[in-house]
Amino acid sequence: MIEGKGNRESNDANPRVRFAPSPTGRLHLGSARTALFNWLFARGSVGTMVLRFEDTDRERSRVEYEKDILDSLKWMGIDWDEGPDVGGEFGPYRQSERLPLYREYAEKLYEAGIAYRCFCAPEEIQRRKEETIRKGISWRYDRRCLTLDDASVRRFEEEKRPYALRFKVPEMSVKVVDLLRGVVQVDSSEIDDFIIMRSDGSAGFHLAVVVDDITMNITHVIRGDDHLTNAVRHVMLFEAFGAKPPVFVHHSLLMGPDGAKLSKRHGATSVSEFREQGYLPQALVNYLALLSWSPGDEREIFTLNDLVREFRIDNLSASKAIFDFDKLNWLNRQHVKLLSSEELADAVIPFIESANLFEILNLPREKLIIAVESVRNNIEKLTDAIEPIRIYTAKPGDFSSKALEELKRSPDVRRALEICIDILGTEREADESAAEKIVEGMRESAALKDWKPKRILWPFRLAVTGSTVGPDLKFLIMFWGPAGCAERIRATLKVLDNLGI
RNA sequence: GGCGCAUUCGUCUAGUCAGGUCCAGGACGCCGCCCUCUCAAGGCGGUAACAGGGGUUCAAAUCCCCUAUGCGCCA
Repeated sequence: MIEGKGNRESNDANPRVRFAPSPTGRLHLGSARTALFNWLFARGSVGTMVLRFEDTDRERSRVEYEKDILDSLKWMGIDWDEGPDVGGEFGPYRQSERLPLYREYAEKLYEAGIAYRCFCAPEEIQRRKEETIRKGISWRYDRRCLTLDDASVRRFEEEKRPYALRFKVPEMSVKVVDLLRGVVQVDSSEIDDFIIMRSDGSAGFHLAVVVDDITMNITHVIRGDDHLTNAVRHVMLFEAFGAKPPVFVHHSLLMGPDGAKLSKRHGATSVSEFREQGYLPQALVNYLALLSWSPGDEREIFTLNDLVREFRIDNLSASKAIFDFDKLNWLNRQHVKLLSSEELADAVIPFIESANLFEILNLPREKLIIAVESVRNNIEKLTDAIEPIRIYTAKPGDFSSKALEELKRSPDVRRALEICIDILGTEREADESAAEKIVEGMRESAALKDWKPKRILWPFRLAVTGSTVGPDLKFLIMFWGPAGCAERIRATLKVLDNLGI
């Protein structure tokens, strides 16, 4: 055993957690869920959230992905106390900048005799591995270099043959303490001597992770279930460094509808894609939390603050979670309902912009808010607002062929429309209650003539909007104003004149 | 191939640790009805599950064992 820096200043009351993504792609939904669990756990107590980039794969790591990850987390409402952008006393927070540390720690193991040089060429290992597997035997490194004689070592050194450093796995029963799965025990004979420093001088994944978690004083490691068996290696390393292993939480993985790991072929997989498709961050976060977590009662709609208050990490379900777009859509709708008219308009505006709907964008703000509010019930994703809102760009007297058909077919259509004009009056503006009163007035006139309301209301909609579908009538009156609506109806009557109706 | 983890309606889950209150509750989806000027939204109702097999027990979704399947790691 080696004396390490494993003295944890923090404890369960002040946990230190980390989210450690690889910047090799946009923030994946599965990673976002891991980040959320870490964050909720930290914020639910007086904890510290650390962000660390595991960018040792220089080939595939990109700064633009780092930016996407940072932006996506912020968009979801997740923040961090230490990280590559904000710094902190345990930095640097990129693995690519921590190589000297890994070397130092690897060296300690080598000097203590619990790591050894392995001169086997990677291609040679690969060849032996394939051969072993072909025989149906499970592959484990054969420790050929553990027992090299001095002469061979000297020869290799003279040849300047590159070597990797392997961890000499001790004989022991390894216990991984996991909050969701209890104590997972594995006999170390199942584990082969893994590489801690590669022959190209870079650090092995397991070493880097453990050294970082030790030196960053991480108390709780919350990550995907795919690392559960890796945790066995990690625990051995922690102990080799004389450090106390953290508490582990290996949460279930996120799967696609077919049960395979959620990936591109299932559709959108990155947080930024969901953002572009018109999902609200509140809804996405709510949904991600609800996959695997439940408050124990029947509530389902949660804000971030609710979640911080109620979330318990040990309440997570241990079984896999299949991503269900339908439920996410429903939740998004629920969160759309919770927005004020102003908030909804602000959320939708970027999408109106990308649709180049300038006629809507250039509207006075109060009209724009009415327009957006009027299509609220048609919105599942924010992009859904675009089509219905186009109704407000219709020119008076323009009709869809279907609307014109309906108009022709309506009994006493001229009479009905004249009644509408009468009731609308000459006011230029109407607030909600005034608009409702006007619609009520139309109903009453219908009743007076012993007509069904439809005989007046339907022609009114058709005449004003030129369409058979659209928002509640009161919004039309609020948007164009009573006089404006009357004007549009007159335009319709002219069209009917020309058609001889 | 070895090892590990998991398994309640199609999906997410409650219930499992402390066995009876569960012929299993909620939600999404789907279906139907109601409301309704349209599309929606909303209201009401319906559909549907303890992976299989053995135990233990007066009693098991809950405890034990085996099998199967899925997923993961070694890769």
